[in-house]
Amino acid sequence: MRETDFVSGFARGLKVIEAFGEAQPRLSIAEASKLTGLDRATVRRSLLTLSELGYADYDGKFFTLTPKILRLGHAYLSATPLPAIVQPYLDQLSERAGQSASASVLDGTEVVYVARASQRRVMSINLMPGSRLPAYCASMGRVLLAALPEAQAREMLGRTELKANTPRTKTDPEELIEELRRVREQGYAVIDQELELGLCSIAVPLMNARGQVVAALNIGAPAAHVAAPELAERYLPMLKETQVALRPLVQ
Amino acid sequence: MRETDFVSGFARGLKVIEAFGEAQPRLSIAEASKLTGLDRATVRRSLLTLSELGYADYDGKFFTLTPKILRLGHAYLSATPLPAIVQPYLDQLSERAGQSASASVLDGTEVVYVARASQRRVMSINLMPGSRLPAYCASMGRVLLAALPEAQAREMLGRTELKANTPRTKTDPEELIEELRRVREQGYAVIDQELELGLCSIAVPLMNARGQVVAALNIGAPAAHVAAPELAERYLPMLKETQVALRPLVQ
DNA sequence: GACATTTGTTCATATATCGCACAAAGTGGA
DNA sequence: TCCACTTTGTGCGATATATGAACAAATGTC
Repeated sequence: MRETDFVSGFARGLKVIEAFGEAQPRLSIAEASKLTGLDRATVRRSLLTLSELGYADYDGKFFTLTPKILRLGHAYLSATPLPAIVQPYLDQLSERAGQSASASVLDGTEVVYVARASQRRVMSINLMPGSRLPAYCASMGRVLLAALPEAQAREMLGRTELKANTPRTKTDPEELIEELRRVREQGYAVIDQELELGLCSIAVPLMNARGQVVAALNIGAPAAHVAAPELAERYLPMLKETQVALRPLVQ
Repeated sequence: MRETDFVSGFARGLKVIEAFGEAQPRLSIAEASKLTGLDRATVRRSLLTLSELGYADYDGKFFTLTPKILRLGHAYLSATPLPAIVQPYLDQLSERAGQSASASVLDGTEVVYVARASQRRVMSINLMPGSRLPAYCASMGRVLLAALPEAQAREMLGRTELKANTPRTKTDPEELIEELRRVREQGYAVIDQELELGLCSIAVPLMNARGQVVAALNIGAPAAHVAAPELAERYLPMLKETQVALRPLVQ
């Protein structure tokens, strides 16, 4: 791509949108400038543009995003066939298992939920399409990382802050690489309370007809209800069935 | 705002993202140009920028959005306190009612779901945060339109394509305005299979301490399970309770 | 296979944006 | 109240981008 085929004003604006987040629901011009590393004048123009277009509100001091911004993500969710294709299968899985079932894809070092059928909320965090979890300690993340060439998986882990969310979280890169090998071999990943105490899950890769891994499917359950070692026994057969059924339907 | 405080390259890029959608999951440069009304050269630059930043994939002919684009909507969902505040109340509502409960806000002529606790899927469409429905034929839409000054509500209806999704859909603007008056007076809205046959719902406005309507709450149920006239009797008390409990917590 | 049409790319140039420097307006503490 | 500090607004030259036309490539049609 040539230098002149890049619209830096657009790129800067997207960076400004991403500056908003849990810790930053309202941003002043100076704050947004600090977070993005962009010039104040530039950030100001981007924010005023967002405000003018109705993507943000401005009270003269702080900017906040409006729900109109959801149109951007909605463009993806409704444009991508994957969520619509897997949804009925997730509903069925969730129904049969009596637990939540989800599908996700990898975006950098994070897992992004693209579809979900929830039975009841068992996690303190509320997952929905667009939600993100660190890949290294999520069952779908393990499956998706295992599908990458090892060098690339290693590079992803290198870019991740491997923090121990619970006493059971695996944070040693070598141990994780070893775990990814095991996941690749056995074709599924089990997480035992590595993300949150009391929560276990099992995931399988979702492959297309050419054998490429395009997403991951999982079932999550409260540890009190199903102990981690039982997960495979109870849910792996139905996950495998779904995996096979979806194989000719994706991509 | 001055002319030069508007970054048109950014605005054009956002328009390009929104061009993607259910009917347009993959766009060529020419198609995107037609949909947006922008020059082919401009659209090409925007798309190449998205691709360069990882928000889109390019196979040399078609562009598709990547899940990275969900970061933009996620910036809103995690930045806005409303979804996090109402979620536990929706969970509780859903549990008590044995039905799905949702919260939404108005964006133009559409209702945008910002949080949801689903019991089981009763609609053919799958609703999730970011999902949109036309306001005129949804219970939360009625409640939110009723909260606007009548002139503004009339203007919204004027901008909406009032189509009859089912034989029961109200499509006459005057009849709708009349219905909005009734909703305003009684403090809730009931929809009887106007959006989809077999689906009923009841909604109440969610107000902040100053009495401003900031969102709507609803409970949806299969018509086979709960007839529309019973909705108010069965669910209005718990919706009102939730409305009162949330009032001091929002905004 | 030749023609017409659509699509993608390049280019020159008119136009708009960027980032800097400075001015103005708030903020908070002594 | 004043001063120091932070934040926001603005004018301007340098730089980057949009435009529309021209060309090239691909596609569809007869």
